[in-house]
Amino acid sequence: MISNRLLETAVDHFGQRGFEGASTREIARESGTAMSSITYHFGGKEGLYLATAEHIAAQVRERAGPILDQVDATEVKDRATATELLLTVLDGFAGLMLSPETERWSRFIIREQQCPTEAFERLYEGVMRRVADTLIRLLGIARPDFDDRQIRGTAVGLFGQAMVLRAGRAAICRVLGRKDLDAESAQLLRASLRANALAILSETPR
Amino acid sequence: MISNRLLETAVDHFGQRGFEGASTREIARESGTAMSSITYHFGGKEGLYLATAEHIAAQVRERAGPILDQVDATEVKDRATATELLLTVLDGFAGLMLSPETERWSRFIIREQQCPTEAFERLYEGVMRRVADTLIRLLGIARPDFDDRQIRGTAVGLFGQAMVLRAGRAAICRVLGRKDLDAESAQLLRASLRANALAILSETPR
DNA sequence: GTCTATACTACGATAGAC
DNA sequence: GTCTATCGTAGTATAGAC
Repeated sequence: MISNRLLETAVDHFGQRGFEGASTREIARESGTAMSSITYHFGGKEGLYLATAEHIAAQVRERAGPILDQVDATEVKDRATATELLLTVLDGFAGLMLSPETERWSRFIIREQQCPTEAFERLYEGVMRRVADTLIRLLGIARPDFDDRQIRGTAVGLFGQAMVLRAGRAAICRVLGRKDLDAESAQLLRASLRANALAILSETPR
Repeated sequence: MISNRLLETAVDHFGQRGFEGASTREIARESGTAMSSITYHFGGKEGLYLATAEHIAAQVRERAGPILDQVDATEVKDRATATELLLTVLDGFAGLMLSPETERWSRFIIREQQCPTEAFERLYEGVMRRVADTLIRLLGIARPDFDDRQIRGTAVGLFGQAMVLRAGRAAICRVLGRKDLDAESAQLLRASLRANALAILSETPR
């Protein structure tokens, strides 16, 4: 399917060079087709861009869905269960941030976070909202002493610790003294995230 | 000074549209000069890009310097002092991430983290390395039970909680149900970050 | 130092053959 | 559906006037 090849190539080009920097000619050439195919399939450059956002959302959904389904299927009544599930979700998210295939997606997503367009809407509604809702629901049970605002503020911090694994990747490599994140570094970062999250979640209400 | 106006305009254009997406013509026009001024002052588009990175590093250094100087001037011997200083540095960093003026810089920096070029080198050596070193030094005192790797892994998490305030801004606004981060939201996020960090730092060694 | 003028390349959109 | 050809616009670099 040529339209799928175009989308895959577009993920890389838009992610690395941005909307204005990417060239439809180049995307088409690298996909082994003519530029006018983009017009035919997506109506133009902007249509391809929006379709790329939805393509990414669908792939992230596919990867994150099972674990979220598992959480939704579990009846969570006590702090311990909520904490354990929350750690699982966070670790799954960290694993996603550390897996090589998400590098291409995250470049696109992080770009959209800085200068949101209609594409961010598709990303958020397509997958991010569900992740956020799950985090917030579990956090409300794990920290019954928090009001809704505190829950959301804390969720941002937990989320940030996983997101930085992609958003701050270049700096992390420097700090760890590695050229890339090898398996040992990945394990260290996941363990640290788990320990940090556990400390945050199990803090005794004052 | 026309070269300074060019740099200021370049921060916005490169940050919002990326290296390839930005136009030297437009940058020059918005700076009130001719495009060939860029050639004269910076040798071309790429020279302007690298100079922009150094310009940003210098401005961040100016903002973060005083607080780092204060830490370096303090003799830190016990966990309590290290913890308090660490919380101060983190809150200062969060304040920076929340202040409007850093929006322009952070777009550029986050872009460089995704696809690092020579410009990232200038950013890291220009300001990031010193922040990281300070965080790691304090963390080593606040958590004497950690080895060097654990310190660095934990520092990434602490850093991430502040960085997400910029890198994940669009998503945070959704989660908090705001169009922008108002003063009340900013205060909430800083308080949550402080509470999270405190939980992480004061965890009893097992 | 800053400008105008120009050379050359690449862009996105579109029309029309097949 | 996919291609080629072409149009108008905009990109960077550079030479040379002032």
